[in-house]
Amino acid sequence: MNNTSDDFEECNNIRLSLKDTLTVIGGKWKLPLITVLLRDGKKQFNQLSRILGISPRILSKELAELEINMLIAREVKNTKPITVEYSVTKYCESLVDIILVLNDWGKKHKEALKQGFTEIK
Amino acid sequence: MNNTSDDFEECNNIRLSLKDTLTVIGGKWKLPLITVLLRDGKKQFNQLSRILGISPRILSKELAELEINMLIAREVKNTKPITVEYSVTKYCESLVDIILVLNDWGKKHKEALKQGFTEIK
DNA sequence: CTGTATCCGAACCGATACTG
DNA sequence: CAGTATCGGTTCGGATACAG
Repeated sequence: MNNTSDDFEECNNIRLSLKDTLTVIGGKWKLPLITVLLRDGKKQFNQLSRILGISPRILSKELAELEINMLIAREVKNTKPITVEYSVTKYCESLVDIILVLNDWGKKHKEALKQGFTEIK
Repeated sequence: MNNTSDDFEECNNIRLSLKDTLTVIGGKWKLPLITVLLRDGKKQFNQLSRILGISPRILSKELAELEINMLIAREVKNTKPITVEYSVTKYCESLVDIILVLNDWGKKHKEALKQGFTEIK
């Protein structure tokens, strides 16, 4: 068997999967959008725009990408004028682990940095 | 108690921590660098450049940022000419969970997308 | 209200030559 | 070998006006 080659393959697969995940949830607004919708439920386009302070052009693009990845659902309501409600999908809950782990690491890292700096003194 | 305000605060904290984490491990090269060093151990500057196909300017910048965040260690060897060895720190192992979770989600998501598309048919 | 079109600046990343 | 300097291209995100 050629373990060297297998390892090379496996390593590339990991890199590819990591990259895939980051293109889905990375960038400036994807996770903020998801967390808001996870916590507060359905929101309209302009509500999201105001809550996050995100301009309509970007918001539209981000929502479209999240919808393609089945993470949020878009529902047009028969109001006057027409409104649209966005919400997380059931599938989106598969991201909760990721969000918790990233959030946790971020908080601990801030402490770790402080520790690191005081140790230097 | 003002739960609305507390929730608002808490939500902002989460967004901040998520952002912090992504600025540390996000971007095109941070995780690839870490995974290579995690798997294969110490590597020299030019080795990393060749393995990942990353240009020296970017590599230098990424390594510096990872070092600031205590994720990799830089060791200058007394060789002729001088060489430098990069390796992951003990602290870097705190990222293993994140890497596994992101990798896992990426793989499953690829399957989920296929499923989603066939269901539409 | 929900987006789209246009324009713009900033950030990110790459190639290459070069220095110590 | 390890990195820096310079330049240039591409992507990203923001402001604003406007259309449906």
